[in-house]
Amino acid sequence: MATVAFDTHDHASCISTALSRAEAHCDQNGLKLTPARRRVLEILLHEHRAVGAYDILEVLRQDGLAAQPPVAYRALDFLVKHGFAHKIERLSAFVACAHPGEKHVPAFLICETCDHVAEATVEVAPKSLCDTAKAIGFEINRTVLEATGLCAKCAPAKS
Amino acid sequence: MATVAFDTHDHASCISTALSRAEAHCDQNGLKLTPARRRVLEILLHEHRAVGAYDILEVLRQDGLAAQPPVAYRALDFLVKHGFAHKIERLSAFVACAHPGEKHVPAFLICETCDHVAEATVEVAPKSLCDTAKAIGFEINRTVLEATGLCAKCAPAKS
DNA sequence: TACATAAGCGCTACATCATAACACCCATAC
DNA sequence: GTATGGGTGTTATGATGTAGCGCTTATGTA
Ligand SMILES: [Zn+2]
Ligand SMILES: [Zn+2]
Ligand SMILES: [Zn+2]
Ligand SMILES: [Zn+2]
Repeated sequence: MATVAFDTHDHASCISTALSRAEAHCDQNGLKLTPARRRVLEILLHEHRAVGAYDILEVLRQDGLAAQPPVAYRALDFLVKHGFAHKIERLSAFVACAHPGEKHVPAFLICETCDHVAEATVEVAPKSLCDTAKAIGFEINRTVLEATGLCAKCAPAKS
Repeated sequence: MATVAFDTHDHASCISTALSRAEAHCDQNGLKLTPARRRVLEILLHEHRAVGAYDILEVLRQDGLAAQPPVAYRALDFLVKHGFAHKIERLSAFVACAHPGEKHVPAFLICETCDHVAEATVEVAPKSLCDTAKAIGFEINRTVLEATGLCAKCAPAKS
């Protein structure tokens, strides 16, 4: 279950399961999965891919919902803050978390051609990084790993 | 914009050494370290922290040099492409490479308060990431690790 | 009930980051 | 010479992200 993005799978149930789990987690922790937040999560889940904030706005607009930038950014902030999504810094885009609820160092395999994103699990930050941090008195809060390259679909097309 | 250079090293020679090495590397590889590129590298070396493209432009402007955005971005593209600098995606900013010429996975410890950046060495991408990549046929080109937190100077102020 | 407080939302306006595209210069190569 | 290609200077524009205001709604308190 390390990754889902490049596999074939039952995507409809993959989405509904993730939504249910998010709802449950919010209920249990006094968080509000408002319609806007829920819809943005749904959009992210629909693609297993990095989606830009303005792409999300485009979808919301088609739904007839409010679609000014802060709408998307506020929902995304909520989702990222509570672990339902991650920001892919290299793409200035967002992706639904593949391991919500589990403590993990997010690690992404980002296809340079099609922007598909696979999320791998890395249990802890590499030792050499932690050693350096300790040596200089740096206190790590959050670690992200981003690898770029070519996915199985796109690699052949490049050769 | 205080200069937060390390107190613990000879920063002037740290800069000039890095510049000399960059010059030598360019000579040996048929690359042109033009005045603009050299000056931008110098600016990055001067701070041991992430510097935004528009901050660099501001310095160039004070030097009386051309200072439209493409000037900075083109120089930065060159420096990043040839390993003299890295882009810190989380900050949309740039930092001189601390290990030029050595093959390495760049790994950064980024202070959330003062933007100070320490570059650690990670020899290879974590095994679990490589395993996932192999399992799904993903071909990794480039891996970057960004850890955010508080540096030794800023951690006490937060507690 | 009445009221205070806080969170969320809709919106305008703006700030920040990055690139497209074109004209010009100049070195090297045929 | 003159074609080619890299680097530069410039204008204009695109893409990404935020501050802040007024409004509504949920929730706690008396
Ligand atoms: Zn799915
Ligand atoms: Zn791909
Ligand atoms: Zn130094
Ligand atoms: Zn700091």
